[in-house]
Amino acid sequence: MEEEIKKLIKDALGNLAIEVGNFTIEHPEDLKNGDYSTNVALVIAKSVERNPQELAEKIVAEIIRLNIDKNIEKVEVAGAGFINFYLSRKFFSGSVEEILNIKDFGTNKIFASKKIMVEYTDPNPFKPFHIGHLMTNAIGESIARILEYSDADVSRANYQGDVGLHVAKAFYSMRKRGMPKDMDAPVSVLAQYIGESYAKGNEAYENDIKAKKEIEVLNKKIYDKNDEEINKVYNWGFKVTMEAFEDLYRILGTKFDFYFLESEVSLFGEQIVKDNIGRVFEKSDGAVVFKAEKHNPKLHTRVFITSEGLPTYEAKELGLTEEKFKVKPDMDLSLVVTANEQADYMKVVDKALSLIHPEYENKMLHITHGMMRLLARSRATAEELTSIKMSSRKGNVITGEKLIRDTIALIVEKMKDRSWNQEEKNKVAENVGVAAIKYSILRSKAGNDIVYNVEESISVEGDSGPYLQYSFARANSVIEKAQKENILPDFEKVPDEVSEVEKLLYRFPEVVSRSASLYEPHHIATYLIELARAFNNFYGHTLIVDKKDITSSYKIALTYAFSFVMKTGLHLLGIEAPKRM
RNA sequence: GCACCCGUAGUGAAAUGGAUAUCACAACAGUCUUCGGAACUGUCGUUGGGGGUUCGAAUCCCUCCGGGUGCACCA
Repeated sequence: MEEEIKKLIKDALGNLAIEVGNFTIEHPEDLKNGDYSTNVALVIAKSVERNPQELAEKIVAEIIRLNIDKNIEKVEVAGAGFINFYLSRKFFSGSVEEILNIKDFGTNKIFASKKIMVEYTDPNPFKPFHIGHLMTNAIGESIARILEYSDADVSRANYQGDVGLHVAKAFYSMRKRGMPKDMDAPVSVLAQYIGESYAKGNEAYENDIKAKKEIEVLNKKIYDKNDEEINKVYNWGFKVTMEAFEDLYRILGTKFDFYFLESEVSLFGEQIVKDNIGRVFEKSDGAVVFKAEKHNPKLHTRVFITSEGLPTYEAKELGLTEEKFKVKPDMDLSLVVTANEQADYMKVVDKALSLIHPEYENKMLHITHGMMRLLARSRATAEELTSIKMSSRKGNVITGEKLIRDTIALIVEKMKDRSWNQEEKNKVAENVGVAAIKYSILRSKAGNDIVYNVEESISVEGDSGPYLQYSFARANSVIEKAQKENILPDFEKVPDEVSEVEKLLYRFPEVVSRSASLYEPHHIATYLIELARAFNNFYGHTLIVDKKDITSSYKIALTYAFSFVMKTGLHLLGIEAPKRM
C-alpha cells in the first residue's frame, strides 16, 4: 500500500510539473490522523517558494482527480501541511483476509539468502548461569528469530570459557567442601553445588593469600592435564554444568547449532597474533600488544599475549572469529551479543582483525546490552530501589537460573486452582514465567539498563509478557466458542466501523522489517502491547460470537487474524503462546 | 584525565527530523461482569540546563550538569 501511495504522489507531482523531492511516507502516530501521511508539501514548499498548506491543497486535489483506487477513502490536508490518507473499509477487510490466507504473513526478504551467525548467551562451565546470560540469551534468540523471518540463513552459536582461573577456584572449594552426597541428583542441583563452590573459591582467592597460592597451583595442574584424579573431576564438572545449561536452553527456547570452547580457539588465536607481529602487533614490555590508537584515536592499546606468553581474551577472540568463518563458509555477517562494558575492547579486536582480514571488516557486528537491576517490590520508592550488579564473582547474587525457577514457581502458585493435569500446568507455568522475564528484557532498547520487577512482570496487568499471552488465550477461547456454534470466518458482511485492531494488524510485516534491519527486537514488543490493548478493547465492547449478528463471521475472522499475528509476534520475541493459561 | 553509552510524568518504558510527545504501573474516579475480571473507561502528570541547525528537534551539532562503562598483561 505504501508503494501505491508513493506512486500516486509522484504522479500527482508530475502532473503539476513539480520536481519530486525527498519526501517520506509514514504512519501518523495518532490513528485519528489517518493511516498514512506524507510530508511532501512541507519538503518542497521552500524550493518553490509557496505556502505549504496551499501547495498541499493543490496536490490533494490532483491526487483526488487521479485516484480511482478503492483502497483509499479520503485524502486531506492537516496541520502545517501534512497530507493524510485514510484507507477504506475494503482495504481493511481485504487485509484481514490476506492474513488468514498467506501462510508466512509477517516475513520479509531483507536478508534473503544471507548467511548470518549469531553468538549469544556464553555462560562458562564451572560458573553459575547469571542474569547477564539471561539478558544476552533473550536478546540473541529474538534477533536470531527475527532474522529468520527476514529470510536469512541463521545459525546460533555459543562461546564458553572452559579453561582458566575460574575452574581452579571452583575446584579449590569443592575439595574443601567435599563432593555432593548424592552424585545422582538432578544436574541442576549438582550445577548449583559447583556454582556455589566457584563463588566461595573466588572469595577465598581474594581474601586469603594462602588460598590464592593453592588455587594458582591447582590451576596449573588442571591446565597440564597430567593428574588422573583432577581430570576425572574436571570431566564430571564440565558435563554437569553443560547439561544444566542445556536444561535452561530448553526452558528458554534456544537450540544452538555451534558450541565454541575457549580451549579450542586459544592456540589458534595465539598463532594468528604471532603470525602478525610486525604487521599488526608489536612487542612492548615483554608482551605482544596492538596499538589500536595508531589507526583510530578513539581506540586504545590492548595486550594480546602476556609477558608470560599466554594468550589473552583478545587473542582468543581472534581465533574464535576465524573459526566461525571456517565452520560457516561464505558467511555474510557474524553477530555477537554481549554486555555494554565489552563494547570498547571489541572495537579494538575488530580493528586488529580487519587489518589481518580486510574482507571481514564489514562482516562483524556487536550488539551490546545493559544491565538488569532487580526490584523486589512493586511499591518500592526510589530509595528502596536496590541496584544489584550482576556479577557471579561476589557472593549472594541471584543467579539467572534462580530467577527463572522462582518466577515459574510464582506462576504455579497463581495457577493452583486450575483443574488441569499437572503436566500441562507445569508447561504453561514455564511458558508464562519465561514470557514474564523475556518481555521485561525485550520491551526496552537493548543498550539500556533494565529494571526487573518480579511482581509487575507476572501481574499481567498492562505492560507484561503474560498480558500478551492472556490476550492470545482469550482470543483462542472466542475461536473455540465460534467453532462450537458453527460460525465460520467470512469477509462478506463487515461492520461499518473499522476497529483499531484492523488498523494495526496490516502493519505487522513493516514492524518485523524494521526490527530486522535495525537488529532491535523492542519494536515488536511495543507493537504487540499496542495490538493486545486494541484487541482487549474490541473484545470488551463487542460481542464477537453472536448468531443473531450477520457481521459475527467477520469478527471471528478478525479474531483469527489477531491470534495469528500475536502468536507470530510472541514467537519472534522467543515467547510461547499457550492456548489457555 | 581521555574515550564511549545514557538522561523523557512519582516509577518503568516508546517515538523513521514531523502534527496536541505515546504506552503501562502507581494514585484518584467509574463501568460492566452469561465469548476467560488476569478485563474495560476516564482523570492526573513528562523531554536535565543553555545555545545552534531546520519550515519543523526528545531526536542532529556545540556547551554545561548528572549517571554508567572502558582505558596494558583478568575474562
